[in-house]
Amino acid sequence: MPELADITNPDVDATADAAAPADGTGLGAFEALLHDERLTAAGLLFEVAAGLEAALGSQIDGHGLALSEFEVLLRLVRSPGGQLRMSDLARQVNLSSSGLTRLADRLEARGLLERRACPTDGRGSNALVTAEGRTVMAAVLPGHVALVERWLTSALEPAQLQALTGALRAVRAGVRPDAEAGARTGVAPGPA
Amino acid sequence: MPELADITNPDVDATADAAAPADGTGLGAFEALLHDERLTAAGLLFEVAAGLEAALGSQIDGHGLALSEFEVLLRLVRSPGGQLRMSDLARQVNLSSSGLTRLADRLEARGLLERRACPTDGRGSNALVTAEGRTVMAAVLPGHVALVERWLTSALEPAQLQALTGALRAVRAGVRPDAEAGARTGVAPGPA
DNA sequence: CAAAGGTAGTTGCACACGCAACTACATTAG
DNA sequence: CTAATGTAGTTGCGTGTGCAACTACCTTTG
Repeated sequence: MPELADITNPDVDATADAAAPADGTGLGAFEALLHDERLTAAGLLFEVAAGLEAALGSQIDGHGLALSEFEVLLRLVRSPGGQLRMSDLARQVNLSSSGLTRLADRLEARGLLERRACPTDGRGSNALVTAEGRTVMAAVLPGHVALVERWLTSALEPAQLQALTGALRAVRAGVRPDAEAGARTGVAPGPA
Repeated sequence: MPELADITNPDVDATADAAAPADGTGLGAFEALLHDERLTAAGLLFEVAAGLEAALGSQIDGHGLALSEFEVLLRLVRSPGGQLRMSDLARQVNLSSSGLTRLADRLEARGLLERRACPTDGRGSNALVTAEGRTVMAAVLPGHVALVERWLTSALEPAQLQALTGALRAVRAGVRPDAEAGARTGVAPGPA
């Protein structure tokens, strides 16, 4: 068994349990953990994310889109050329490959998305927003941003908002290192 | 049709779309929205929540629990008497009634939870953590808190963490007003 | 007290998603 | 060039969850 120092290894989550006596230390320590401020902070983050998601959700599916579908289209319209590799897209929206396959199927059936064979890699498809997809997004986005404004940004002083995004970026750097910098140009680094 | 001023009405999400020209204003405005900093802030929040969830998830289901099951048990062990009304519990963990019914079924089948008929209201059950449920949580929590420490709190300066929780609380006040104050005592306000 | 309406919780159904297995292509080793 | 290994994307299958309908109970109104 590794020593406690191994807790710093980010690869194996289970090593965190090395710090857990699981007994012996008694119930006092357990009771203390229940009201640990770190636990509270994490819970707060999840609560707010879920709450904001709910606050934004109804407007989006008022336009006939699920939240994950909206996120996919959003990533696409934000990408140069309006296209992205399926696998990149899947990572960006936190979906498995198969999940994105199905989702893309639905959007394609509705004419909001097309699949293009990737010219440089015979295996792959690029997902591409159609003109109709853009139209839908153009209809959804203004209201969406208005709701973000109402529930998120306008609830905070400018300095608070700045602090929030700064802190979130710092956390993301650890938890999602690939989302970091250059936001990956549209498709492959090949010729446009 | 209501005027733009109606956008301040929080009851009807669709009113946010009143601000959406959907055409006429042209594509420049649309393009601008795509890189709106408010949109980025919201996306950041969701990304971090999802990332942290993933970072914490594997340790939890290393103990045979799904994340939502963990959250339910956590709410219960934090409640006085270790019990909570089903409907309250459902709201707290952002689950529908039916979702919680099924989840409670699973936990009950594993002996981590019991249902008690509510003495003051013949319709209702209280969910109650069993001793075994507490044992499981005692085994999971230390490692869980260690991971929260590693990925969330230790990634931030103390002042940053303070600012983060402050901002999150401000947002939650709007988006989840019921979660606000007194955290609702265990069961009903009746005699213990 | 009786009737009407509201609330708590459970079940039928549909569906989105993850995992594992598979195909097709790419890449590297020999 | 051929073989072995790795990667992109799709499908079969199981499962967790929301919605709508239903039952049982509470609450309010006449």
